Amino acid sequence: MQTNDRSSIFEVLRHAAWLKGYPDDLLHRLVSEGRLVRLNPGEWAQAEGDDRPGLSVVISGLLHSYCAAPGDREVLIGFVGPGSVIGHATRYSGGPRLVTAVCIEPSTFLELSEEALDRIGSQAPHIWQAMAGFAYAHMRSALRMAAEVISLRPRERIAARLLAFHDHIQAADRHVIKISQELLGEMMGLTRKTINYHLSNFEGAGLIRVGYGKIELANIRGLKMIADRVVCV
Amino acid sequence: MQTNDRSSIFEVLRHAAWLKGYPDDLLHRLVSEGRLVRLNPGEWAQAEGDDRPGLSVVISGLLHSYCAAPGDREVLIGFVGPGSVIGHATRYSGGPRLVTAVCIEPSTFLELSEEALDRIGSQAPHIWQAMAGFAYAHMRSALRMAAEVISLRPRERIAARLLAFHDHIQAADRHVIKISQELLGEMMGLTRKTINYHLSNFEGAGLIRVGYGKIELANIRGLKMIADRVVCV
DNA sequence: CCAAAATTGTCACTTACGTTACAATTGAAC
DNA sequence: GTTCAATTGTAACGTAAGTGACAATTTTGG
Repeated sequence: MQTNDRSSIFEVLRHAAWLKGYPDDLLHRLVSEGRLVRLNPGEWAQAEGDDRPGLSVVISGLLHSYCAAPGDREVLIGFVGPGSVIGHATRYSGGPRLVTAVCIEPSTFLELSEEALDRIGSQAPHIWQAMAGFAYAHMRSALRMAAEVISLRPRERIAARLLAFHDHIQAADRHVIKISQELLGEMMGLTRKTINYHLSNFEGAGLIRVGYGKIELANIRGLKMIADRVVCV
Repeated sequence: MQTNDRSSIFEVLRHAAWLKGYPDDLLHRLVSEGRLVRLNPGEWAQAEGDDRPGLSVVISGLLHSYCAAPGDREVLIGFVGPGSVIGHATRYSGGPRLVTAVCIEPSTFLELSEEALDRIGSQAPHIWQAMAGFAYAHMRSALRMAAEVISLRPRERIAARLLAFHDHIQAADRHVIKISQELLGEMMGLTRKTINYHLSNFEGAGLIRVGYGKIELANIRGLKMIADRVVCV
């Protein structure tokens, strides 16, 4: 299973958006310098004061990522799946821990210590370029989220976030979003009641179908129109 | 004035947080590969479809940065001053323009085209590391903003944002924030009325002093307590 | 010094979201 | 199959923020 692991790790890196276009050489170095780690549901991939300050690439599984807000609050920011990067070289953090990630499913990670990154960087400086790339990608989604919450009212916000999930999902059935209304509310700073009200509203308009722990998008364009406030119902 | 310009550019880079700790050699390359550009108030540092896809380092002046939200809305995200980076290599953008920056004061920039960055990178690969660094910094502030807006109610949010400004300002009088209540509201998704109400409230409690187009922070710890919701008034 | 513009202070009214609580479904474990 | 936990559906009520409008104040420019 050892070799199988190696090649499957390589395949995950190969399809990761932030490594697209970089030479195989870089990916091989990542695989050989990295350390494979397994975590079970409930475990933290990045605890505060963790002594594993490098990067972790998710190989398999699913995590929830939380961001610290003033007053010891934790805000659910999003989901982290295979190919995504969590953690950050401490040299960049410049302050207290930024996000924490909690395993939802049994997951495996490729851990890259700061030393490993330095070793890779001395041979293949592309690595820094790739890291700047995923930092940009993370910044994009964070900015998008902030802009949505600031400028959109709850109704438009819900539609926009559903579409953001839809854009993000790479799975076969992109139109089904598996999330409870409770979690959805937590992610956008709304109560379940408000989420439920608007979702029922959308369902009545034939835009979505609400299931048990899932939401099926039925009319993407209609949702876009809601999010863009083209229709003022 | 040519040489004076060069040395003053160097000084700005020297004090930029994202270049701290990198060798002078890198800074000199940035100065020599960059092109100095001047813009007047009202001009856009990054227009849509702009054919200057590299990076720009603000040397002097002040800009407002806006982020695009669904429905052709633009959200005021923050202020950009000397040392900050705007723009981003298009190879990282991966989609439509992320932010636009508008000059508020007459400003000068050091423009670095993608080709210039590649040239610098081939000699001094540190540049990519530095770029990853400021991408992280931007990601930090974007995440902080998103987390604030999602989890904090307006009262706490205003306090938190005032403190964020305070943390960000490097100027001599850090306790005076120059911004109108109108703009403040635009930045946090609240109306001027709501801002005004809470600011008056804070002033009554002796936490701040409200002036014409400015806010003076009088009690940082008190504001922190509000933001952390330690006090439930 | 005066006029125009920008900013702040304040009003009554409306709306939409939050709170709290409980019932009705659905899914999963045993 | 049966039980239990998780999730969704729904209600009445209070409240905080939005809307629109106008007066008072400070700054700016001639």
